[in-house]
Amino acid sequence: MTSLSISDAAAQAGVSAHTLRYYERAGLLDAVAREGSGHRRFGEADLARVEFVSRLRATGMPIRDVRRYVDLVRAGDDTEPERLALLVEHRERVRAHLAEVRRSLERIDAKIDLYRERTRSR
Amino acid sequence: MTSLSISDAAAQAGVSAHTLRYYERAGLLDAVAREGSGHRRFGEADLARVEFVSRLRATGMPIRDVRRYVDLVRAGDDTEPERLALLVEHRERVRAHLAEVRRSLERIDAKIDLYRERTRSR
DNA sequence: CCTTGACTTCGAGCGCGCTCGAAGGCCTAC
DNA sequence: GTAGGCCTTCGAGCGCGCTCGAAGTCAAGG
Repeated sequence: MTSLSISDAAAQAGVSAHTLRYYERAGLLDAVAREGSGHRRFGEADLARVEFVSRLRATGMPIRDVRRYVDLVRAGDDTEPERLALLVEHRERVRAHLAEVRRSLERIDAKIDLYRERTRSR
Repeated sequence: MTSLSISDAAAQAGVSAHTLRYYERAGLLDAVAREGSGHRRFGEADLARVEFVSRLRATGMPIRDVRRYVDLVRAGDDTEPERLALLVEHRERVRAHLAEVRRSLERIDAKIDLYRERTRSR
């Protein structure tokens, strides 16, 4: 069984140690185990959670919704349908957002093309 | 020559009138023409600017970078290469961000599949 | 004339998600 | 034994991008 210090866990997850402590305080992580010194040891389950929370955050899920999700996880197996619904809903929002960004990017592409043409003809 | 009130311009651009005033204050729009009453009239050039600024914002460009862009526009035609560079750079960042969101979404998809399977087998 | 409502300016306030700093504990190496 | 380094808690602070509210002006309709 492996476990990591907060700074190693942070490095692995690509977030800061400050952020990990914040996530724990905010209820996005279960209470992390401690050494005698009080230092956190991130076990595999903690790291998996941190990883998934990071994916939710990277796709723009607000902290409060992430908390709702992990509260469901803690509440036991029969909340799986609810978790599923929550994730599916989130996925739809993300897809819609991606589509909007792509559309906006097309307008920017067009402007880039315009500048390229004008630069070339001078 | 058409022109719109602030509320009509806001509706058309999909932002609030508050936001349009904020954008003008922040230097993202050129000073908008006024009626005798002091009310803004958004002309076609204003609307085109609002539209483009909205696309930059929708793709996550920070206000301060949008301002740098419009400052270049105001500075005249010979800043076009610089504007081009700015937009190209932004486009790369957006593409990288889109790629990361897609990767994160795949992890979420996997979790969704997992829940679906488990739901089915019960 | 009076109300209604859309507008004006200005500065303050807010929600989010960290981010930081102070003050202190503990371990290791020299 | 002391210096260095990594950790702890706690609460405050920050950067961003709006968002709002107060107080006032103006034009149109009844």
